[in-house]
Amino acid sequence: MPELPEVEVVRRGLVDHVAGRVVASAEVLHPRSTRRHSAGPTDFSDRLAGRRLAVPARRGKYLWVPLEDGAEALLVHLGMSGQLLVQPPGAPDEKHLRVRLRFADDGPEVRFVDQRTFGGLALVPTGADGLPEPVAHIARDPLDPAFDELDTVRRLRARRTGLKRALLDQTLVSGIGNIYADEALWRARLHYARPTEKLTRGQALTVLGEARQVMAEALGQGGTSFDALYVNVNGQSGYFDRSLHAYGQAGRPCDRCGTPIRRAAFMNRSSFWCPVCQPAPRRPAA
DNA sequence: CGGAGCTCCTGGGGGC
DNA sequence: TGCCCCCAGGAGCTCC
Repeated sequence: MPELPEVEVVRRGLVDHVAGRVVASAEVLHPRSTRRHSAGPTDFSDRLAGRRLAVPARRGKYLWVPLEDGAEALLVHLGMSGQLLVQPPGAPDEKHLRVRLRFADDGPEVRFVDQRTFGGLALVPTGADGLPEPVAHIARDPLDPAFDELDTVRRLRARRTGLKRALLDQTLVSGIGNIYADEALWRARLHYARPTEKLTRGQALTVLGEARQVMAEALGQGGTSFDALYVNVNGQSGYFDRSLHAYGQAGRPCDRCGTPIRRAAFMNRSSFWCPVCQPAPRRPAA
């Protein structure tokens, strides 16, 4: 599940393979993968052909490649299972290859591979701030130098909902998904259903700081694992697995107190927490 | 309008 | 061995 660290690994890996190159053709093999491109897959391909790409950027889990001429960007969201691969022309098609970009220099292709098709590509206008329009409502992420910690604390405490639900809301703070939410909550010793309006400023600051810290650590480890021709987006396990204290650890002893980690259904997914270190609130929020 | 629930999708894995 | 069902979850959408 690609969250901020995995998307940033992809962005960094992509820089040398896209910046300055001219797209020869964009082949859409599955229409669902361009469903966010409202004018349709043909329009997507037509308008991308011949355009020169610039340096990829990111906010939260959104990644985009600005086009060098005009205020547009190739927007990418990896969803659950999306990958961007750099492959030599002629390499066999991947089973779940959805979009292929060929380049005018006849060099390596960039391929969008996505088993579950929750992710996708679109060619979209960018605003005066350089943000693609569909990203305008996404909050800054904790690794953004301009991330406003105190303002996020204020807005978090103004919510009337459960803490984890708020952490997963990309309009409040972006980049955090199910895995890093559970890890940040474990580190902060806070239960996922803590009502946001009852958090102290210190608790809010702590959980946001832990989210930033755990994602920075994961990024540090992820950055070592891809090679030049393979931009790895295999978010669902891999290198950071060994460092997880809560996510996916149901039944295993808590690394702090030894109490078995518990799992509960939450928001159509799972939450993992230590029932001793992260006691449930008397009045849980949703 | 904020908050909560629904829905899209495919393959791996467990149970029988 | 095969079939059925559950599970993984990001985020736009709809409804209250």
